Amino acid sequence: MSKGITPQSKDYASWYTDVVRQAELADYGPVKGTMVIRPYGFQLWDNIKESFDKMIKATGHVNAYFPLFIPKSFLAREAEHVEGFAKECAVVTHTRLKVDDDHGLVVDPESKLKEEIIVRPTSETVIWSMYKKWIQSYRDLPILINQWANVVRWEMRTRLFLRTSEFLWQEGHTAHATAEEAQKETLDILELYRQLAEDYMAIPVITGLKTEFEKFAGADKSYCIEAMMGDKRALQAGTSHNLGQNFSRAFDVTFQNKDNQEELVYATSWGVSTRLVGAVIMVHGDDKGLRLPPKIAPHQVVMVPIAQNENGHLKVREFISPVLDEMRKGGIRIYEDWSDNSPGFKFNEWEMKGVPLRLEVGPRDIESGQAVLVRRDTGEKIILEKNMITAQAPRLLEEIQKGLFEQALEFREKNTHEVSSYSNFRDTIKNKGGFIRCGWDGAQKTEMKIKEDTKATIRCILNNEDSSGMKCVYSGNPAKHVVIYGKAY
RNA sequence: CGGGGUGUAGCGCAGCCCGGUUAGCGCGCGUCGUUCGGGACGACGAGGUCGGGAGUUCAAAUCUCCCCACCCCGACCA
Repeated sequence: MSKGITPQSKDYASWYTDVVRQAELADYGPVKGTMVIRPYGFQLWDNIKESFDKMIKATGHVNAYFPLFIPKSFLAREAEHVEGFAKECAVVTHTRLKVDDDHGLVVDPESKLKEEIIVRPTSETVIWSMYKKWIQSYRDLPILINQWANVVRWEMRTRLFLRTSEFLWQEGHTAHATAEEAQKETLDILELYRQLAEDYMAIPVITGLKTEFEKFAGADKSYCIEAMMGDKRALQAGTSHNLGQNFSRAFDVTFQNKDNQEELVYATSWGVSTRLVGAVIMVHGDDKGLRLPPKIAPHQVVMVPIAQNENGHLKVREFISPVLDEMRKGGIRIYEDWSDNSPGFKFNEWEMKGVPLRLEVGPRDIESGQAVLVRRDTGEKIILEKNMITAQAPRLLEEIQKGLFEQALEFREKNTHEVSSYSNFRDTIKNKGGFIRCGWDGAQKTEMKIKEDTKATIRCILNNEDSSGMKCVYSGNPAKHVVIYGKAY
């Protein structure tokens, strides 16, 4: 058991907070609900970000930046959209402060804005106001823009990385000439999200469609990737929306097609946020702390010298430096911990921080021309001849990457249940938790009733799953869709 | 916004009932020395508007009142 980390089995929420803080991923900001992402946490986010940035650039997308401030009136243009976000917008009403003799620093009432400005909760509205200027002809399409930005959603109850008032994300906003093309874009991005989650973050995800109730405000259709956390709850890890013509209609964005006819533009938007960091923590973490997938880990290998004195340090350095240099040339990210802490302290520290591989080098190793590698995922100790390390380390990192994915997948499968009746459904949600895969009649009434009864929601409608012959778990009517139910974050 | 609680060193707390030395303890931090293969030890040391304001009193961390902040539990969300 790690010092200062509440065991998962005792209190999962405390475990999560302990890990985030002790591993120095993040800290609370001075304003309630805000978060400081510390360097170690930011490197993790940066690696995720870089991975995805390469993926979208390879598929023809480009980055741009739109302003943080949005005229209040923009939000109101799209009815569903305003409904979805109005309750959580930060509003700028004044532009300056002044020093008051009695009350100190106060808002200067003279500086009140004629039109209030909102801080973006998402950027559809500003972006489409600009697209109106940029799009005239089908020759201007498609526009495939992404931005990396911060957004603000004033949340009541917040949790580090999972739900904070301000968070970092990417938001892609594309404009297309046809509905088919927009739909293809929506699904292509969903596939990129699946790859990001599974191939880089080692998080198995279920892809599917959101119900009308759960979808993004302003979208025709929302697709998502959903993952199961270590406490068997569901986390929406990314969403890709087909916005249809909702925003082009709201902002009057039309183009002339090849037949010289005016048409409304088709839109998509899609995003993943720093919430992904929360997912990595909760999918892979254990009672010792983080377990990071090598592909996104800030340090893939940590070298811990074991030495009595200055001279001992020198010997370790002399012995292992050529090996480390070779490994670095091979593209491995290595951290050398020469700090004054004891080796035992360092072992625990770096395990808490989730470094996939530890390389121990001490006098006994130097004498016998070898070193010890320890896997974070399994705890296995591997003694290798010095000249084997460079070749073996990348192979071990790959194994760890694969192993973490497989463990998470196995966990999800073990906790995904089939049920025979609604009472069985309720019992399963209450006592076992996890996901339930079952039929749904497609009625919102059913969805709401189940939510009221059990707090479980439809995480997604499975694409391409045949529901013929299946019955709705609640109503007994023929099922329209196969869905995944679960309690969500 | 409704119910419950907490503010004392960087962090976690004791002291408060029953006012009275120089406000303590653990962790952490600094210097020095010994250590170092699973969270080392010793010596010395730094660090406080006791959340803020007013009141009672010879005397307030302690009693009274007001204010402020934060945390936990119930209706939204990536």
